[in-house]
Amino acid sequence: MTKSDDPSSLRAEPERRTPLDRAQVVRAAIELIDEHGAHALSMRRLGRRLNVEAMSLYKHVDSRDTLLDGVIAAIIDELFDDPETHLRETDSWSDYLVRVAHGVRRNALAHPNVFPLVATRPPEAPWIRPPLRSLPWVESFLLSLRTHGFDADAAVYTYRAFTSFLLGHLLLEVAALGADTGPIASPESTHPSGLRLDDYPNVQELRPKLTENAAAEEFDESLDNLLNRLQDVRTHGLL
Amino acid sequence: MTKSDDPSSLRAEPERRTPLDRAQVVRAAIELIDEHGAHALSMRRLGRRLNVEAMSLYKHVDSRDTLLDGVIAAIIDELFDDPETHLRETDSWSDYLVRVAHGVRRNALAHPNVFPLVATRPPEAPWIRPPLRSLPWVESFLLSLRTHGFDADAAVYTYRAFTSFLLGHLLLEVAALGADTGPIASPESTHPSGLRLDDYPNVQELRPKLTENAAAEEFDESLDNLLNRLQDVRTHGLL
DNA sequence: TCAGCTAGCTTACGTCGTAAGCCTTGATCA
DNA sequence: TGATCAAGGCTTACGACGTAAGCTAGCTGA
Repeated sequence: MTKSDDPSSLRAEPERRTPLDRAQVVRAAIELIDEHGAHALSMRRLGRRLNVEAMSLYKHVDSRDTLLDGVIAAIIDELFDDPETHLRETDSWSDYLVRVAHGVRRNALAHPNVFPLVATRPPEAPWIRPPLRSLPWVESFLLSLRTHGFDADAAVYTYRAFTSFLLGHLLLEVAALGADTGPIASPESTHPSGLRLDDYPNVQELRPKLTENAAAEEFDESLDNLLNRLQDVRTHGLL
Repeated sequence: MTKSDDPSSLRAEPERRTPLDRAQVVRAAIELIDEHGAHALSMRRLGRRLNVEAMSLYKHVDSRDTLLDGVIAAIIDELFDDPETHLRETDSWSDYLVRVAHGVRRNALAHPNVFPLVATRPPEAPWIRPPLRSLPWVESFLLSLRTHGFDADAAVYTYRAFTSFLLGHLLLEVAALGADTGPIASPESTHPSGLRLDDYPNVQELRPKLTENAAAEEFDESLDNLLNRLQDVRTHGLL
C-alpha cells in the first residue's frame, strides 16, 4: 500500500513464497544478536528483518522470552551436534573433556553476544548448569564419564567443576572480546581507554601486561590443571 | 491528590523532609533488585518506592544504565570496604587470597540478584575483570601480590585466574540459589521439577546427587587447588 | 525583597511486548 | 466447481517503559 508496490520490483524482495517457521525465526534472532547484541532483539526489529510484522512472529513463537530460550537451545544444540564434542572409541576420558571444552569455547567465540545469555538465563532446573545446560548434554556428559570409570559421585563432581571452569573462563574471554554482555554496546567507548590511572601505580605499570590476550593459553593450562585434579577424584574418590 | 492524603496519617509516610540524593537512589535500586530481580528495576517503580515521580530520579542519576553502573559500583565498594578483604600484616599471600575469595562469595550470596549484573555488564575497560571490577580493586590486588613476591607476570596471571575462578563458581552458585539471573523469576516453576527424565537414565539415577548442594566445599576445594597452582607460578614463574 | 537555584512535578514522544481480531490464500472435500 | 477451513499473514490498540523538555514551589543568600 504505502510504497511497497514499486513497479520496478516485480518480485523485488524474496517475496516470501514459503511461510516462515519457528526455526527461521530463531535463526534470524541469533543473527540479530550476533550482529547487534541481545538488547537489539525486539520483536519489531526481528519482524523487519524477516519482512513481516512483529505480531506475525507470534504465530511461531509464544513470547520474546521463549524466543530467547529458543536461541539458547539452538546454540547448545549446535554444540551438541558437533561430533567433536562427543566421546569416541579411541578417547581417554581426558581426551573427551578436552574436546568438549574446546568445542564449548569455539561455540562461545562464534557467538560472543549470545554466550552471556547462555551463561545467565535461568536453566530448566537449578541443577542444570550453564553452559552445558540441556538434558541431552547432561546425560551425554555423565554417561561418557561413567563409561570411563567415574563413579556416581565423581561424575557429578566433574560436571560441576567442569561447568564452573567453562563459565568463568569463557564469560570473561567473551566479555573482553568487546561483546556487549550488558545492555549498551560500542558507541560509548568514548575514549579508547581514558581511565585516570594516576592514583593506581601498579595498574599503570602493569597495564601492558593486563591488556595482553593470553586467553587461549590460560584456558588450556587451567583446563589441564582441572584434569589433573579430576584424575585424583576419579581414582581415589572424593576427599 | 488521589488518595495520598489519608487524614488518618498526619505524616503517615516519612513525608520526605530532606531531599533525595544519589546514594539513596542507588540504595533503593539495590533493595528493589534484591527483592524482585533486575528486570523489576524500572524508573517508575523505583520512583514509587521513593515516593517520587520517575522523572525526579533524573535529578540524581543520568540514566537507567548509569544507575545500574552505580548499583554495581556500590556493591563492589561494599566489598572493598570490608576489612576482611584486604591484606594484613600477618597474612601470607594465600591467606589473603582466601579471605578475598570468601569476601566476594559472601558479597555475592548477600545480593544474589545483583551478582549477575556484576558478572556480565561491560566493565570500564576490557582488562578490568568481574567480579573484581574497579580500579581500586585491581590496584589493591596487584599490590598485595607484589608485596608477597609475585613478579609482574605472576601477579597479572593471578588476577586473571582468580577472577575466572570466582566468576565461574559464584555465578553458578547464585543461579542455583534461584536468583533470577535472567528476566523472569519464580512463578513459572510450574511443576517443582516436572522434567521428563525418562530418556535420560544417567540423569535420572544421579538426580539426587545433582541436586545436593556442596557449593561451599567445592568452592573451597577448587580455591585450594588454584592456590597450589599459583604457588608454582609464584616461585617458578610462568611456564 | 527578590533573584536564582534545587528538587520536585507534568506532559509528551517513541519504543516495547503482546492481546484481540481481521483478511487472504491455498488445500480439502462434496 | 464451489464451499469450507486453517495457516499465516496484517491492523489496531493497550499499558509500561526510558527519557526530553519545560514548569513550579520553596529555600538560600544578597
